Amino acid sequence: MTSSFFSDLLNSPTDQNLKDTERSQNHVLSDQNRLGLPPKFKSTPPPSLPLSPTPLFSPSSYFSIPPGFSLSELLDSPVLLNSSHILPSPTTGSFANNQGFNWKNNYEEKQENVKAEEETISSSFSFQAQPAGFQSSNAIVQNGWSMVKAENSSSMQSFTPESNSTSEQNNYNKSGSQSNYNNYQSQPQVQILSRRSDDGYNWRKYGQKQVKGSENPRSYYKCTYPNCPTKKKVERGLDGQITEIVYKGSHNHPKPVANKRNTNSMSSSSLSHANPPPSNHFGNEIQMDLVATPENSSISIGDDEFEQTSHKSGGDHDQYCEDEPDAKKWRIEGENEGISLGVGNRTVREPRVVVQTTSDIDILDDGYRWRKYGQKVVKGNPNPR
DNA sequence: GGAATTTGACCGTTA
DNA sequence: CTAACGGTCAAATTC
Repeated sequence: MTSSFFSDLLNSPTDQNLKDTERSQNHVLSDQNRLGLPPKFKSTPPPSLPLSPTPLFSPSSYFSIPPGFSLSELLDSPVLLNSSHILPSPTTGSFANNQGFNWKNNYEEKQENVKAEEETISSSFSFQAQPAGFQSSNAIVQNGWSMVKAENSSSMQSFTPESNSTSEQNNYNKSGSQSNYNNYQSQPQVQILSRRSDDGYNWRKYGQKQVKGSENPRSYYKCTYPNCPTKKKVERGLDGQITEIVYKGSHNHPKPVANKRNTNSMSSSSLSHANPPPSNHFGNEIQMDLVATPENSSISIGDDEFEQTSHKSGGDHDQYCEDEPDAKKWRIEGENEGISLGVGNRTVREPRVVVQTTSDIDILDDGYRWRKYGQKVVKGNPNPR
């Protein structure tokens, strides 16, 4: 299901023009997602809503997925932990410590890897997921940008860079939460790679800027492949750790050859069960952006994982895309929002997934149908509500 | 010397 | 209408 729904996203028009790309859908952010709805609310999505013209596809299918990033993976992300197990605090957005992992410990371990990670943010995080949980993760799809915020997470740390399954296991084991670990294993895992060497693509930095609301400088990168419209924004903390990555557009080319590619984690094996091998990732101009804020986490947005999503009903998708306000909106939902308890704050950040759409009626991942009746910027929260 | 990065200016959007 | 903000450009600098 998830894969199909993402595939829809992939069908967006492939316009080489970035402007157009940026104009892609304007997604309405679902607060529930970020704040963490009551388990009950999310945990029991309707089996399938007949509401959508294309029942098989969730409206969310309108969301685009970042290059190389599989939506299904996203949905499966660990951040989407089963609410029954982990519930983010509605107020703080952070998870209770008693969750499955020992976040703090993981984080500390992670710190050791920070340096290396800086250049090879190959760290990978994998999350387990449940569709309904999508909202609670750090992944955000907005304005044609999809952002997966894997904020540092401590939550992500268990996934050490370069790491992989083994390290993940180790981390979990250390956390001492066996039960959680078991849960983790039982869930589909997703890894996301980010950054040049990590995601397998080559990037050229074309700008850096200090943005308001974040003490971290934001760097702008373009894919160096000729005519590839893909861009990404990276925010780094003072210590050099990446706090957030946002992808824009999709690669219209195959991933550069592997030698550079993140050999670690994202290996197909890890994703394999969650996502069938994609056949053709590029080619679809993907309107999605993915943001990841992993510290150690790796965000891999490789096309590989991502492609299969393309089968779908293009028409509807386009429809929504049209609404999209002009781009220049890498702006993702709040940088500081919720999850991140503070820059540099290594405390727990909850992964989250936020989806924004411009349509009046949205059917989000949770399977429910939502009608937007207003939008407002709330003081103290950079993100529109 | 070429490629990549840095950095201030410019421009479009938004409030 | 204007100022603020964020994204991009491109010259200068560094590697």
